[in-house]
Amino acid sequence: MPELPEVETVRRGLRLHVENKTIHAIVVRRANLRYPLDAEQLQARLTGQTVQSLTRRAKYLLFEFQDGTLLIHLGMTGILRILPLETLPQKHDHVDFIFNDKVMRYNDTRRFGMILWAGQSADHRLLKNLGTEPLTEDFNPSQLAAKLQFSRRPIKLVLMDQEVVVGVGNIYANEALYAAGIHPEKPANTLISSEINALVIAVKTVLIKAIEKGGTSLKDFLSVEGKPGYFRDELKVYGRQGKLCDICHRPIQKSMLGQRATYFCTQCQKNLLK
DNA sequence: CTAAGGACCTGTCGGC
DNA sequence: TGCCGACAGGTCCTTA
Repeated sequence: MPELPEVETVRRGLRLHVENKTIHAIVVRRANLRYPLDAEQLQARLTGQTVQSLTRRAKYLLFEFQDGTLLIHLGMTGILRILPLETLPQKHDHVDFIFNDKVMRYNDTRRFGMILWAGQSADHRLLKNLGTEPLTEDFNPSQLAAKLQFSRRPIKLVLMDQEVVVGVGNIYANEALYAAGIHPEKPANTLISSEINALVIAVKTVLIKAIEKGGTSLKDFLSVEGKPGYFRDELKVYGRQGKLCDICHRPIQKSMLGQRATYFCTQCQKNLLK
């Protein structure tokens, strides 16, 4: 599910409900997420502790406490919602963080998500190798060019590599490459400077627009309030094989690249120089 | 070192 | 209607 726009949507929705609020209890109904949860450790660490801030790094949510940081990654199907205390748990509701008058409930059908205590370390092993945040000044043509020049991998795979630039997953990689007019299979080190410029702008633009729409809901994703994201209506290529390109009116193609569905327009993204 | 593929898990959909 | 394989927003780990 969640790429940067969805995680950011969740963060914005949660902030008012959790910042400066104290955790009274934690209930773990199912511990085997991506990494097994240590319920007793979580309870010991967090009961009575106050969330000082909720930030985001890449696709991780960082709940900052006095003694350290709780990381939550939503994997493919993770959902965090704020609910009245008396709400009965439903299928795949694995963990409750109980606040004074609300519960923050973690639901995850496929259990690829992570909930883990990261201690003090900003250089936790899962965070320390992450690449550039795309919505900062640090993500710019010269730094991207430096990362592309030694890789012959298809540009789409490099764009989805969280050690290069973070937050871009399969939906937004497809959309950004379409917006930039670059073929997904073009080797990274063959992009010319005008293409790199266009790609940087496309990534930023697509992500910002998606955040404005509350992310993209294909099937599972819901905001904290339980609402879907409406960027789905804005998708130009993702999931649109056979439909006509907005620009040239030729059919959108679908292929597999690195085991992931890849959508593109052969006319508008034809600069495939191998 | 880089790159490719499998693994993790559940649900849904299309084809036969 | 039922069964079976393919596929789904991610990322870690193993293998080449």
